Amino acid sequence: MGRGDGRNRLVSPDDADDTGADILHVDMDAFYAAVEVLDDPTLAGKPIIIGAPESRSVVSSASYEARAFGVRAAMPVGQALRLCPQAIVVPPHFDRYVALSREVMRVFHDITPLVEPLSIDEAFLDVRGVRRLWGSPGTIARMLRARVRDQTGLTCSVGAAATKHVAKMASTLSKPDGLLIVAEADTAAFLAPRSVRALWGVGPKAAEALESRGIHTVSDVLETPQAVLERALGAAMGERVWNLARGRDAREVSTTRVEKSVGHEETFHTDISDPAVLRSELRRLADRVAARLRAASWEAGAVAIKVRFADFSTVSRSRTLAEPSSVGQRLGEVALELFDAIDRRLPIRLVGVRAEKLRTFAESAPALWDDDGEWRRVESALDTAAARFGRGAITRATLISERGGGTLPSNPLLPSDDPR
DNA sequence: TCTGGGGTCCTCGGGCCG
DNA sequence: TCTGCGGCCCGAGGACCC
Repeated sequence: MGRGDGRNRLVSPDDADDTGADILHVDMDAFYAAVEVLDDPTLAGKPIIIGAPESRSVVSSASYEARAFGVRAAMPVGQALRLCPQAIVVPPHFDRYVALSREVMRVFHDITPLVEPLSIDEAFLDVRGVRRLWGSPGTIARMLRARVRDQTGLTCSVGAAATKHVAKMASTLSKPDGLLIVAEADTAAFLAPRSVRALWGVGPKAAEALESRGIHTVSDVLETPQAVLERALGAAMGERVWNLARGRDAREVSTTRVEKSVGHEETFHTDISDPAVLRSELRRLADRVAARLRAASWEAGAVAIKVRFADFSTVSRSRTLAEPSSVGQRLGEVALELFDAIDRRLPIRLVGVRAEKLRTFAESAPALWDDDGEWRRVESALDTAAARFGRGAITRATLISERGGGTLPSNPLLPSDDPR
């Protein structure tokens, strides 16, 4: 979601040069707030803040009317209300946002199959292959904006450029409800005056590190040797910034994304010291994570926990599992072992559980018979299923159900569909 | 003013191994 | 036998994004 408040908006004229600007970045305008206005038109034109009614909640999204008062996403709701006392606080309705997001993504897919969703409200589109069908990138972008508006009632902003990075910068500058096209040949001139903070991946810390060396704009970056950037930001980040400032960004629009972790965390209304309460919370979170793993036919290769203390200091601990698992009890056991090993001198405000090193059962299955370790995994699944259903009742179906779905390889050592 | 919840990626230090 | 070194993996922490 865009960060700006909509002032100093930059948009392209209808006859703008769009040569080589084949990558579109589409970003919905104040998405959550816009959906709320769609569902309750009496909110139109008013400063609204989307945030949970809890005491420790932060702003998820704000209408442009609220942003004009300095309200920003991630700001505590209390602080937002001090800046804008007349703001209307609306609790989030995530199901609605997901439903509208699907509609919007469908519009994108009607235009090109090369859609890379970045989050619930934004996506990259590669329109190189559909120019003969729809026209130039500028024409496509205007059509897309009109279709989104007609089919959902929502507005979006679009950046068109030769690379993902520049397209994203352009959409941000065009917000709200704008279109900014940066022809490939104009990339350097477009980038030069921008603040380093506008570069993707440069947040407050990196910006400070650069600015303390007198590097404030992209054009300053161009005059800085790569080695200096790498000293200031680290090797990977330094190289990336050096390239982005030159308009170099080789990343393609990718339609396949592989999840690497799933987790849940919870901030308590008031800080908690009682170990029994904390342990039961960790177990509950582990169960939720495990349920998601099973729904997706994944297994966790590692479990990580996060603990945030009353003073906001945060520690994390993780452990690689001897055998991948999607069983809540197993994930919970590991989470509690990790938790017990943490020195807890302060009350705790947040705990979280995350499953990492995800793999699908189908992915690990072909390796099942390669060595003894993989064989034990099947034995362990059989034992778990036997404990639950009784040894005589185990079939492939019960085993699959115990593993939370997926498929089982064809192998004589696994049970048949007849009870074993 | 008092900091959510979902993630990804990077760095750094330590241990292990050849 | 001891030591140094590079490569690799793991775990912890932090920055960043939406």
